[in-house]
Amino acid sequence: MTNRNVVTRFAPSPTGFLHIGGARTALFNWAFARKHGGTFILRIEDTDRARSTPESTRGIIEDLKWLGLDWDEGPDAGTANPYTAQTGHYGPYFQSQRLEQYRQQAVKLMQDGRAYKCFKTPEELAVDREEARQLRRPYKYDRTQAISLTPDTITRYEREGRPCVVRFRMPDTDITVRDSVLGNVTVKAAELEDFIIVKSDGYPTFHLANVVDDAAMNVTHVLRAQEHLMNTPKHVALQEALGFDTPRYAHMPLIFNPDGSKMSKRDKAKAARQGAKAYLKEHGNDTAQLARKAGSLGANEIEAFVNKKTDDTTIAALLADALGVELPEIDVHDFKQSGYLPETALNYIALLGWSPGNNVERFDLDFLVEQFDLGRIGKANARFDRAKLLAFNTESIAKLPPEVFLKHLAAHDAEFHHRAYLEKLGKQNFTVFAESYRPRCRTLQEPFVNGRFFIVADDAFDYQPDAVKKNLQKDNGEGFGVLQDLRPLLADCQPWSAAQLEIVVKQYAEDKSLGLGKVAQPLRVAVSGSTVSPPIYDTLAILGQAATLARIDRCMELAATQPQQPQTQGH
RNA sequence: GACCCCGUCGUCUAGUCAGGUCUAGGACACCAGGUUUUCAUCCUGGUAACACGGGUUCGAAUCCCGUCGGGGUCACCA
Repeated sequence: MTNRNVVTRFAPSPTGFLHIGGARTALFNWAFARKHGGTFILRIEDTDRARSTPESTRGIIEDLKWLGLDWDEGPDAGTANPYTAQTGHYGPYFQSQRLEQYRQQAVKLMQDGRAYKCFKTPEELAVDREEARQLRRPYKYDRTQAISLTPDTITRYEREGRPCVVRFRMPDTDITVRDSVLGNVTVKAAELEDFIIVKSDGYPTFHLANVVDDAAMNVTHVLRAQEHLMNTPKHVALQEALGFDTPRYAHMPLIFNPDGSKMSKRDKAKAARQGAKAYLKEHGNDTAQLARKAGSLGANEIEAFVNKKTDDTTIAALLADALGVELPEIDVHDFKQSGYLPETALNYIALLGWSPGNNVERFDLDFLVEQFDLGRIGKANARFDRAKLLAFNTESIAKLPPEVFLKHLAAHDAEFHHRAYLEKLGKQNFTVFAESYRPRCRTLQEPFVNGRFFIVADDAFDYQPDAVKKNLQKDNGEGFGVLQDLRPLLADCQPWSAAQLEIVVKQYAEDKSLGLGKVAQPLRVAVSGSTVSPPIYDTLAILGQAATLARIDRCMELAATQPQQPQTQGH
């Protein structure tokens, strides 16, 4: 491609975590810029004073970094204070720091007769809308009153302190958006209304700030979600009035839940609420009991949450944690926590609305950059399929070199488990732990969930009744017998290594003419409480000799305290 | 409701722009076998789609029209 001046941007509003849809928008803008050797900008659109937070800004930066997306201009990625440390010639990159620019452009538009002040309050507007609704007529803002205000009246209103907004005067012409994905989209003049460009608090709206910044930062291509399509005619009109070039737009299809609903933070609240309700129903609506279970939550907080008074994600997370409910992943951070590899997650979401063709679907970022093309972005909305993401992740993890997997796993342990596994197991055994799970885990989280028994005290895990019944008590306690036989052999095992354990256990199985399953399963249940663990030799090796013997002893007590039911044998 | 966008297996998609090579390909899921000490893998096979109706054409998944269906927008949010 010959265009060496490509400039794209990702312009999130810092009102929450980075959403998975936002991640795709960032990815495509990044890929397009990289493909053309252009510039990728991160711009923070914090013009919503009530909802924007510095924490959110930091979170978004962290998430983008984790995904491996870098930007050429914007807040610095590694800084403690992104508000002051920024890079690029066209900054600052926080809209809250660019208010003077928007003010100047708004003044210019008013001087040119392309914008005007409007003193209608939100309440008055709501009344107008309601009236139109009652009459079953489409509502459209009527500029007549506002533009007939005399300068004297306006001055008087302002002296009285009456709040006002600035509205852009839409031209009386149809507007066609040239879109690289959708083609030409024309909206009739009658469908367009004068929209607000400066709020009564003096802050610009998204429309003004977005258009002014895109021009100021020389943005050439705007890749954004299709939900913005109806905003674009407004932006095109604004650009015309301001004398700006219109960037090339490309509106991408939306991403939905498997059931077709919108992927939103509320899904998490919904799932947690469902879990909480089920628990309360089972426990006589005892909110206090649930509060105790959930630790740092108050009963009134839980009540408010269950009664849909709030969708607070922190409450949702705490409840889910206490109840063992899995929350759907919505934000980038959720996918990180669930143990997906960043490049794999990116690979998967790239496929939601884009495809390289040729039956290729597994690729890395280099390939994406090389192949990325606006013409291959689809038009139809996509549903997010976690099963497929999981399949991708499984494949990716299986291909990871041991040392890379170890690094990933250690990072996950550090971020989500307070290094509990590394500290309890020790560096040596943590490596064995990682290697034993590497070929059999689908996410980075699974080893920590399935392998929790490795780090708890020898008497602090439960024996699953079904597992005990099937592998220990069955056939007159055959499993217990195996444990009894093995106990001294293991006590003598030297050295305590997976290799040596394999020799000992296999020899025993052979001597007794037992299938390996008949030996491994009782052991597995004895040391882990369940029927699932890494290969039994690795499991015992990681656990260590002392813990293994202690757990076998504890398990044998089970045989004594829970005598098997009398069984009628065949003979 | 108005306006706008979209419509290929259950899901993501290839093929559509330049109609024939498509009795529609791949992946995930699912089903059936097989391998495996558990789990997770892995291997083999299978089920499964051009929303519907007209039109244009020798020929339509591909072009046109309509219907139906889905989605987006209609804020002093972005």
